[in-house]
Amino acid sequence: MATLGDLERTVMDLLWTTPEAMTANELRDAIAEAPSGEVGRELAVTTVLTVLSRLEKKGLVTRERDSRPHRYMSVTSREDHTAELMHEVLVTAPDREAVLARFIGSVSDAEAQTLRKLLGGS
Amino acid sequence: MATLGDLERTVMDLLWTTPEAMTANELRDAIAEAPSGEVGRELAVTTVLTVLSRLEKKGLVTRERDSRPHRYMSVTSREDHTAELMHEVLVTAPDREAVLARFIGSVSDAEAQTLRKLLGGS
DNA sequence: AATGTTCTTCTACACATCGTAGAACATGTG
DNA sequence: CACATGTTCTACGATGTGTAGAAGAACATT
Repeated sequence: MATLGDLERTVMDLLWTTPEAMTANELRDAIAEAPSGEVGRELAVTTVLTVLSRLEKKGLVTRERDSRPHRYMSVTSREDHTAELMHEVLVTAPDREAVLARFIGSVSDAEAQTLRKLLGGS
Repeated sequence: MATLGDLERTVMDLLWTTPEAMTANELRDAIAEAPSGEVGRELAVTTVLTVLSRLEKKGLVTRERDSRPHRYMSVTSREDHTAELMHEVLVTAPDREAVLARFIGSVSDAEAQTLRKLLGGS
């Protein structure tokens, strides 16, 4: 199960919210001005590169290797990734119906409404 | 996020599938004859106790401290725990609606059916 | 081609978690 | 009290993560 550390998470968040692929330097700068992590963290570029390599090994990130400063991008959208994780969690339990029942109970009314709409037809 | 190791998982599985609270020795024996873990693992009782302590610290397990061989039991059902995990994952994404859309795309027809039933009314 | 600049990979270390268990301590029984 | 049985403390190796310097590769400029 691909569980992310804090910094890995931060990097993924940036890659997910930024439309274009980013270089390690751009990422370092973005982390420095991070509105998310309260404290502006001044990381070395190599740190960011190490994290990116690890994320690449986990299959969450790819890079354009030809363009000189390599440009990194996420392989899947945050939504796809999150949904996939949810599914991975779901299938760890033998009685999925029961799990879903509890799960439904935990979502907000708005979300329940969304689900109804999505499941609508058939 | 409470992510479990392999042995921790095995122990939780046993606690979840056994109706009564169990002692460390009972757990050790159950693990030895584990039909799940293919290989019969002969663990020391202290190993099991350590794992139980850690699970207790994580809030997944309690024990009756008065009865002499302490009896351990899970705090929540596997279904509750799994549903809670799913919810924790869900809320990591800003656009939950989009996540849910992907998610229901990934569940089986039977599960979708269940969800419809559960959401039915209102 | 030689040199400097920029980027990437290798190597490394500290810290946390987990599997594993012995040593030491506690408790109840004969 | 001595013994058996159970629990806590301490510990060590393996792996994952945050962190970054050192070394190597590639490009631009003279």
